[in-house]
Amino acid sequence: MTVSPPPRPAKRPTLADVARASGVSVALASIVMRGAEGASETSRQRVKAAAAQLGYRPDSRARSLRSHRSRTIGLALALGEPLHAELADALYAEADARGYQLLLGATGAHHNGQRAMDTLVDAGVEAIISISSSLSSAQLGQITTRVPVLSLLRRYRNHRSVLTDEAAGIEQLVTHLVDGGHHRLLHLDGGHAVAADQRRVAFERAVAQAGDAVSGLVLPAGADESSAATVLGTYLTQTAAASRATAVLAFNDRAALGARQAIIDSGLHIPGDIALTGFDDSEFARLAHVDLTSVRQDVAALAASAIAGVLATLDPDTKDDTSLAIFHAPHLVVRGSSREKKPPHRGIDP
Amino acid sequence: MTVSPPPRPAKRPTLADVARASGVSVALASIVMRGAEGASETSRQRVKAAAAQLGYRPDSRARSLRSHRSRTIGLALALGEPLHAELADALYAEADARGYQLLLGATGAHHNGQRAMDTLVDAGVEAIISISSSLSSAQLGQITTRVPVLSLLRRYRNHRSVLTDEAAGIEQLVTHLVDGGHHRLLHLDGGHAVAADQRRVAFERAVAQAGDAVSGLVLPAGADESSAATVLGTYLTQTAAASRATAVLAFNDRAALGARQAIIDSGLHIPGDIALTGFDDSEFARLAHVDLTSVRQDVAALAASAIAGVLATLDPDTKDDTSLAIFHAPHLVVRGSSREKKPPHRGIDP
DNA sequence: GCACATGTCTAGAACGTTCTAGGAAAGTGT
DNA sequence: ACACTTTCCTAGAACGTTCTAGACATGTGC
Repeated sequence: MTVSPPPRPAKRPTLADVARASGVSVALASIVMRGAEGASETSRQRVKAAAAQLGYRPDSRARSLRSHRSRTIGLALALGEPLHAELADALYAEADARGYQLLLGATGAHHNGQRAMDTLVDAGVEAIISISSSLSSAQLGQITTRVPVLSLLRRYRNHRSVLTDEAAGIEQLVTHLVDGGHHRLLHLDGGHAVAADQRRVAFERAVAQAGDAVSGLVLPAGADESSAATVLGTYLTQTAAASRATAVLAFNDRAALGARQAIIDSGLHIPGDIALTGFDDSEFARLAHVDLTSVRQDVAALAASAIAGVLATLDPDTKDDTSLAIFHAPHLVVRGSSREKKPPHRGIDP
Repeated sequence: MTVSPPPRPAKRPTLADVARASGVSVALASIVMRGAEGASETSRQRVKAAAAQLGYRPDSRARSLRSHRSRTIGLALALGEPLHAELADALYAEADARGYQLLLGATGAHHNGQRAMDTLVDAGVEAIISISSSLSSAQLGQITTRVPVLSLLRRYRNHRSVLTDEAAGIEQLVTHLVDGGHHRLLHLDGGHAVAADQRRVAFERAVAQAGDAVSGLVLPAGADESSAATVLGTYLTQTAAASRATAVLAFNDRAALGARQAIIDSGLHIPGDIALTGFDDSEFARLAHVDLTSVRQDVAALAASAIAGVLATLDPDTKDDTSLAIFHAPHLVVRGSSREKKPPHRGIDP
């Protein structure tokens, strides 16, 4: 069997080609292609037909060079974070609906956030949405002189931010657990992770508000499986069963997975001996075998707000929405890992 | 405390500004900025100083519009895939070392691969690397008429591909398990995932080559946690202990995680009752509590080959490397989930 | 019939860069 | 002094698009 070599990239058709093919001026072809008004229906059809026939695609470099409008938004995120992936998906949908394209830049071990942003700016994005940015406020300010930036999931005092109301999520968890008869709660802290401080503080406040009968303990851990497993494992072996916490609130789902392992390894049962909750409602929290109670961030709403917020700064027409921070309430997703002991059979996810 | 409003993006300095500030022509400033020859050392210094002072950054849209060189490579990948994240990281490092930038496009539920590619092409990338592309050969051919495309992890007959030798990995796994005394092997198939067919076929061949004493069973599952958990769970409850497989080869690490859950929930122990292996050696495979034997794809080598391959098609200077497919050998990483039963204590990772 | 608005179209400048072609100045060999 | 090369520099076109300004019909009110 013969294998044909990869074809050589051919010259891409230009607006001039389309204009020539349809017998109109370049300017008119331009009007038609960007759907502006000022062209008759008949020429509109002819130009579009010619464009389709030639396989014409407008060159966004030239377009944005001239018009300062690329209809492209940059998205800076961390690869490998499930929540970021979910958000990106929702952002794509939202941007799409408004006729915008998304261009991604990743932050990671071999490429810091600054570089990612620069690449996006160079590529001509009109604005940038940065998820859980790792940049300092000063760095972000630097970039803002080039292009508007909106921070998603992380709050910056001087920049537009779209956020989840972490405290509300924690409160819902605590209420749910206390209602379920738990009086000794344990929070595995997220360490240096972005929302860790807020969740810890919210936990402490929620416990205080739950009354004297309820006590709360915070153990410093981290945002991933291993530290949570280690910390909780140590706690469980060193604490007498009588004074042990009956419910564990892990910083997020990944930490909860580690905690789950530690609990099982200690010979304890979930939720019979200890209830367990996570945060983020990742894909694996929903697995039948993990069945983890978690807090679902409102991904669709966050994405919609982010896109809307960015477009508002771009479009001077829109009412001047000066809101710097927009919070979205998350909602509790109760699953088997925290159900009350009374009903013996497993429930069904809503 | 007063909060300053986000600063308005200012006009970005242009090459003309730099030229004016340093008292030379735009053309000369251009020569200096791109490091071309034909400028004296003194003017080189003056221009560079002025550029630095103004905070000038070349506009890559204009640059690539004129020169057809953006020094940018597009990368199409699936978000949320740990291996893709690892590869992206390595690709960033590699591209960086050669003075290229990376621009990402994601494929996902709300945005197909075609759109992602189009966005990248519109943005002016010189070439595209597509990881585990979901595109048909015809679609890829279509894009290749615009810009060279290299497929990473998935093979296309008519296009440059950089691949892992899947069969070699599976063979290593089977050999390792058979050496460990396992005679009944079970492979959880990856369903429609990209490399699923190759891994299944390689499994069947390796089992056949292992002799009559060794038998292999293939169960259709999928590339993620849930299907693997369900399929294996059903198998374990329906199969008598005596005839049960003693080792499970999951399609990849994610599937292995699901399989692991099913095994534990069935009251069985790893590796005592059943050995378990994954594929990809993701971050979580290395976690102390998961401790999963896996096959590590040579991420660094794959990334280096991909970048080199792409640049070779771009640069006519390079020797005409007509190799359409480059394979890299993966290597086995043995961990606790498949260790022989004899030594009771846990080993240490190499 | 005039003035004016409206609808459709086009020429040519502009965006910020690179490239081509060539000019000016200085050195080199005879 | 001449022809020639080399080094450094610059004007102006070009890339593919959008934008501005205006041309040319055609209609509309009076």
